[in-house]
Amino acid sequence: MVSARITDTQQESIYDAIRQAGGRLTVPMRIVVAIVLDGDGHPTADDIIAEANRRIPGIAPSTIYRVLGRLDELNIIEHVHAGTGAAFYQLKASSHVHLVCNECGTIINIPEKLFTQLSKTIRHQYQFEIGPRHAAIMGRCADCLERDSANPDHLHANTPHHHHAP
Amino acid sequence: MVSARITDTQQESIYDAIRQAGGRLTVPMRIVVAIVLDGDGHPTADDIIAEANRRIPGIAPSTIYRVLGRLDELNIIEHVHAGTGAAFYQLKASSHVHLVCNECGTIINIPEKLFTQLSKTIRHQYQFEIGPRHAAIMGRCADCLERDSANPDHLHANTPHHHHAP
DNA sequence: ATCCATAATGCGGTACTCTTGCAATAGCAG
DNA sequence: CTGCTATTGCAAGAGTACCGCATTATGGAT
Repeated sequence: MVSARITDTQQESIYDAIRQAGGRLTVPMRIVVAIVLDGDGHPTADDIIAEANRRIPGIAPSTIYRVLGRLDELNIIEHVHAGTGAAFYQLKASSHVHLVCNECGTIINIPEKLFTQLSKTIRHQYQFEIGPRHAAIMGRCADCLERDSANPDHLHANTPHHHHAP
Repeated sequence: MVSARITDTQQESIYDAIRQAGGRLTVPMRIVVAIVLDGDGHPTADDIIAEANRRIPGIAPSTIYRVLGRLDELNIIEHVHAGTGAAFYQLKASSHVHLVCNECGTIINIPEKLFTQLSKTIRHQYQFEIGPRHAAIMGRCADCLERDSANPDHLHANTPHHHHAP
């Protein structure tokens, strides 16, 4: 545990933001905030649903989706699409760009800084403001590259396997 | 029409590739190949299903999905994920990277060349080979940027509206 | 401490996208 | 033409996400 102090502070400011927006600190809301705060992985909605019900059984999936939607609107969390399959969620505060392997689903975090040059080019040439955090950059990780070059059958960039790290 | 000659040549080499892989030139297969060959847009599977049935009624959706899957395996077409919603398909030969607006779904084609520097950096620093064609780069187009700055309510990067251009 | 307006829940159902099992059909090589 | 088998159509199902509605419970006001 890095620091319960910092997490608590974050939690408090998140609670404040919710209240100031007219929101209520319901049980599902508190649980979801806690999960995304102390989660070290990249939980999908299903992951969060499962973990929430592990902590307090009886929470409806639709409730989690709605809580996530509210947190998303409040710019507290954001969701990231990774090809086929479920989006995953994370704190906007600890935001970064994701590389996701098409084959094994491994997720690598990279700083958004790497995109400054590309962003500028695209902005000037196409009047388009990229938001590379909202969709992962797909590709192939080192392990899968190695495995594929050893057995280069058919490297289709399809249907990535699902990952899990809640 | 740019050139029926070139399209026919492409069609023949696609047919050859299918036959050489042990595949058969069925009616649905011919239709789907024709659609992706003379389509100028970015059709989703649903778009292709609709267009195929416009040309010859009675083709099952699952058949189209399977045909698309076979063409994908043969590296003739590829599908591109764009955040939430359906993937869209295109000829691998005319492949490029896509920018997709989170708000209006507008698709902009950009050359993959723009990614060479970023690809190199990521390959060296993270041993990860990005394939930016398999997932669109999300963001905001000029029109939506303008509209949003005029009315900067809540710019959530959520649930893009569906696009259509079959 | 209690009240109460309304934000939010749980439930069931729905929409969308894509996949699969299976019996029947139809390419295509010989 | 014939026969092997790739492929089809149909129906059902899986995965992800959303919605309407009656009911509950949060939090500010009393």
